[in-house]
Amino acid sequence: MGTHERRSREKDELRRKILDAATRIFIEEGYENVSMRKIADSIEYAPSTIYLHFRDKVDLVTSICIEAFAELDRRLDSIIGQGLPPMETLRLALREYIQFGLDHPAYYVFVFCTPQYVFKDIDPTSFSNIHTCAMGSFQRLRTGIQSCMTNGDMPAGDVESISQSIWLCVHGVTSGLVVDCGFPFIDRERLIDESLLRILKGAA
Amino acid sequence: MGTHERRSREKDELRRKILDAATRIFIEEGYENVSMRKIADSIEYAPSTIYLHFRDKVDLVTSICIEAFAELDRRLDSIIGQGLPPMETLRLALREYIQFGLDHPAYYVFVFCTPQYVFKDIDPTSFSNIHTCAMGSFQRLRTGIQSCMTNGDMPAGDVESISQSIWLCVHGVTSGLVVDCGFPFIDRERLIDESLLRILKGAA
Amino acid sequence: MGTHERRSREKDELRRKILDAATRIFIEEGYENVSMRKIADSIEYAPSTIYLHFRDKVDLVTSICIEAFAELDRRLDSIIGQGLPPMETLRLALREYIQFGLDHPAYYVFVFCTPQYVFKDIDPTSFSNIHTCAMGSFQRLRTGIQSCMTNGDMPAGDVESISQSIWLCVHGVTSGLVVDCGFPFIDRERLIDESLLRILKGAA
Amino acid sequence: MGTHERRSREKDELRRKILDAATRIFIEEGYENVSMRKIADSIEYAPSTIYLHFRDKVDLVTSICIEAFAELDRRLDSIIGQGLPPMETLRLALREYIQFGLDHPAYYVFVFCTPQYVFKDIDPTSFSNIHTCAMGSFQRLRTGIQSCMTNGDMPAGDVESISQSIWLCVHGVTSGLVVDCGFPFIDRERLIDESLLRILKGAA
DNA sequence: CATGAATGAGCATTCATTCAT
DNA sequence: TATGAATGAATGCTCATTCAT
Repeated sequence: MGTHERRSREKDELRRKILDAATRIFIEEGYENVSMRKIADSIEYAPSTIYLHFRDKVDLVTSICIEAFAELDRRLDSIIGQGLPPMETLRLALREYIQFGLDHPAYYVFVFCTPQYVFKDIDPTSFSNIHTCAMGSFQRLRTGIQSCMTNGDMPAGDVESISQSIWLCVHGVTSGLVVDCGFPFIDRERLIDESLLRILKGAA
Repeated sequence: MGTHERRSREKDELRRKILDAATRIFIEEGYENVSMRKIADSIEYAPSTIYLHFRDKVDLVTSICIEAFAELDRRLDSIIGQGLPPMETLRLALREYIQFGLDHPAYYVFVFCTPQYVFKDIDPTSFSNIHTCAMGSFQRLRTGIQSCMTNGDMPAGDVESISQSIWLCVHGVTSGLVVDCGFPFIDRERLIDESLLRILKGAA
Repeated sequence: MGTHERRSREKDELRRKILDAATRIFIEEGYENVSMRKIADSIEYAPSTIYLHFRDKVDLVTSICIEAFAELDRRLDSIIGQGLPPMETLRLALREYIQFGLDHPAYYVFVFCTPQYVFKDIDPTSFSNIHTCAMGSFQRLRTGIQSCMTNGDMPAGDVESISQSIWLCVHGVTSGLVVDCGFPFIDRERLIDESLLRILKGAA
Repeated sequence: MGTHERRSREKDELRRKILDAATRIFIEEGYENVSMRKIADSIEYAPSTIYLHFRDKVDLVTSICIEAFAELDRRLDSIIGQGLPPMETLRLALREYIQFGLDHPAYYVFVFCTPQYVFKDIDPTSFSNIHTCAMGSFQRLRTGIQSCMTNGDMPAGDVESISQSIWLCVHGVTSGLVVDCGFPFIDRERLIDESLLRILKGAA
């Protein structure tokens, strides 16, 4: 029946609306300022309505993050799929990673810059989903580095150690710029590019 | 005069007490779990008393951070003062920076990993103080790199760009480990050392 | 016609299903923890469906209680029907009454230990039904006592007064044990038996 | 200082006011309908103010009950202190116990007729205070019965068993009348007196 | 007949802050 | 200087119920 379909579509639309509203608040005011009431108010629904679509606040935020990671992976895969030389692919992918953080500061901060104690009263299984996603993204980095080694662009070595080093450095660039703690950075585009070159040089 | 002095001293002592208590909670439970009442209870004063010494919660936390930076600078200066070769000094100083973050995760996260919007309703002058301190620490990095160049350990180049790159990377190592977002890092000591070597190699 | 009958039967069956599910929750978790959603979830229907079969929560609970009383009456009648001597019948019936309470604490508490104000916004006719049932059970007690008098086991007297006294005492034993307010009772079996003997002795 | 005293007095008065308001709601609407907001509204204070005087809802309700029991004990002691013959003292005390229940139905129901699961998420130590009080009252019953035995008014026997039996019966009279489940009791005064006589006869 | 969507009122509790004293 | 009393706004969440379909 058309009725059934329309209902289902409307339900999806409201879920989307909630997600978007939450994301906006999340981005503008940070995790600790996302409240069910604020979300509800901003979409002009009753707070309890949100609970028809998300088990609880964590479920909601988790869903946002999972979506964010899916996008990150999509972006990375799109670059990986271009069949460029390994080193070039790696560089572009890392650049894209940084860009993703700059495009979605709230997601990035939430997932990578939020200390554990903020989530102290949260059921840990809720996070395993997020971590699973994060590991998927990291796996792409590992693979890329392995390719560079295989291709002779990097000396053979401990893939895990190098991957983690590189991720930490790239994460530093991303989070440093995202958080923007008031530091007078030089031109960001240039800073990113030069930092990336140095990071890759350090690994080679 | 004696009366006046004693009063002033007592006032300072209470301020100190508040700072210490707040710092302890801050470190143990993180910024979002520092409550004025908790602080007051722990020093057995009334919550309102705190307001006689600090304008508000942020002023209090800001003061803590400024002290934290002072310690960071003390640690760095202690290494710089040893008169070791420039590269060795640089490496040790960066290692000390990371250690400082690991030793004081709450400070580190608060100062370097907390996005601006958390402080949205905060008087901006409070922050300029923190930034002034942060710039002091960063200046030490700049100087160290300049020394390496002068000494021929690093090719001449844009000191500012290299300094910022290095800081971002070292910050990545520090914040990545401090925040501990559930990632299965390899042995941390090793990861830190190898990362540092790669970072320095990338800059050379 | 067959259609009509089947529908009617199906309707009854769902009503039955709701009642059973509600009863289970009622018994396991008590009146205040029975929620329409819990019931609906447990039978895999929508909450709103329940309202097609019961006016509201109280109507539902009332129906449960009426069924409970029917069981109590069945139990009592089974004993009465054994044709034992009047006093023995009376004693066994009172024992059975207590057992009923212990077996169905939620029913018992709900019907006999719940003060009126809990039901403040409830249509009074719902209760008259329960009371009608309760009076049916009580009538069996009256009859039993009358039999004892007729048989010379008890001195003639005001049947109503004695019946009410006995019920109050037996109710005390039942509710005291059912509610279990933390009191360190002696062995319950013994306490019940000895209490019953004393109650009957007091009436004789 | 007068200031200090006045403040202290005012604090006590507000505590009293909260207690009274809560008690009124408690009596009129039952435990499950006592809410911090309702109490606050009824005395025209902010809900949070209540927390300056009571740790939480349980602490508040517990305080009410403890006060109630203190009154029960006062009443019992006043009778015991009259130096009447043991049996007469016992009868009057039991009569007073019943009267206490009738005078304070909410307390009585809360303490003696509320099943455990209502308090399922409550720290059990909070209740130990109430139980301690309740045991104090019960001890008076034990002592009274012992006196009757010593005085030859009752045959020697298991004091504990008899005490518990008597309490259960008297509790039945009290709770039966207090809860008032719609039963058409005969004249209550008479019912109480005759029941008491039968209870005592049954124990003798 | 049954449902899915939505609501509005309600809950206990915590917090930073103010202010008269 | 320090305090105690009080507040108002906020938090996540649950519930019985309604109603258009």
